[in-house]
Amino acid sequence: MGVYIQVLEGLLLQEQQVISSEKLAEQCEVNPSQIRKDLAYFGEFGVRGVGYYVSDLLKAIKYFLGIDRNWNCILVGVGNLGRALLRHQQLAQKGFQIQMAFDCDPFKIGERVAGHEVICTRRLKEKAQQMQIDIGLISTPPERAQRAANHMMQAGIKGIVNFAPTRINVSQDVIVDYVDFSNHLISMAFRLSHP
Amino acid sequence: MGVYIQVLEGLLLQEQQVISSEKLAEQCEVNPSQIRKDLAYFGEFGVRGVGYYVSDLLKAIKYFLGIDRNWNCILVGVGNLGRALLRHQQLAQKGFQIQMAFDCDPFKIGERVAGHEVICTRRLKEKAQQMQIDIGLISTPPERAQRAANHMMQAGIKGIVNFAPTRINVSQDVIVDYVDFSNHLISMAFRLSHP
DNA sequence: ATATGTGAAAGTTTTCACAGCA
DNA sequence: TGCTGTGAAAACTTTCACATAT
Repeated sequence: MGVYIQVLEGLLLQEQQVISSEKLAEQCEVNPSQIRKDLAYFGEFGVRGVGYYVSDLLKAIKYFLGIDRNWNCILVGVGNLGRALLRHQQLAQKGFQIQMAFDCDPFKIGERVAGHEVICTRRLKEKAQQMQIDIGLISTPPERAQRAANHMMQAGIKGIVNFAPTRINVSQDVIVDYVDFSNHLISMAFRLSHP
Repeated sequence: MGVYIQVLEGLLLQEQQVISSEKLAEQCEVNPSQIRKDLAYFGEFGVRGVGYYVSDLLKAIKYFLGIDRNWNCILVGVGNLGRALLRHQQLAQKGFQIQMAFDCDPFKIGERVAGHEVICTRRLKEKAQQMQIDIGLISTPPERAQRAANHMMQAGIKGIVNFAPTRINVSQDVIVDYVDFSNHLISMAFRLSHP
């Protein structure tokens, strides 16, 4: 689904105004019917005999996915991965604004990274509650991920994206998404082994 | 599938020798039948009335997934994300050894990161062919991802994991896997918007 | 003419339910 | 008794094929 956005934004840059499900399917590497089913799901956006208006379609998809607004994010763990996330252009572009960065390393506290002052993790609750934070990103080493999650839960954050390679326990009402690099490499190893 | 490994390795550390599909399902957050089906797929590894022997099961899964061996990897793009990958303990632990790191920035060439000398990307083919490289990791900015992929293809690499937020074109016989952070945040936004 | 939207068919995955074995 | 392995059922997803709209 995210692929659609990526491809459609590419088309917008090329100033292509209309696209057919067939052409779009080609670029997204999926079946044309798939696309028509998906797009029909949130309203009739295509024009028969013509195709889809790229700009309108993008707006509709963004609305449907809930990214027609900004999402306030915070990040815990200003290591290399944390810095990569703080500097990641596309996140901010898509409305995922990392408002604050936390770390428990005294050497990092006070440092500025990509326009953010690094704040002590113990002050997370206090700081995060001043602003309504929607999503927390964990980019700590695995052994500190649970603690980061606990801080986030205490601040009332309901969505956690965990980049640390470990599972975390959260209360029922919190949604966790895991981003695990190893899994991608495992999947690649499997595909290379079973041609 | 990678979840099984993560959880089983956790159990191994806790020196738990046997686990039932029910308990394993709980930790992996899936249905017990799911697990039994999956595990039965590559042989009868469970013992009725008892459960699965953790250590044997792990070996069987690793064999099945093709990670009972080492995979030689290279990385292109020694920015923050590249450094995070080079320092990522679990990748090496799982047999994904990043053998060389490349970058086109003259200021980075020659630098040592996590025990690797950063090499000029133009020398990739020459260097990578000396060692049989299985997998290439791209952690460049998006505008340089395609070039990195081209270098990898010229060196005969058949598996590419692309961390840059852009699609790349590769020849038929090359497998590409995309790791896109934005997609995870989009999925989170969607789940938070549709409770 | 051309390309969408969609019901029906085919395919795939998940879950159930219980026989079978330690 | 307790827990696996598995066929059958249910749920979900993908694809086809064509009526329908511009």
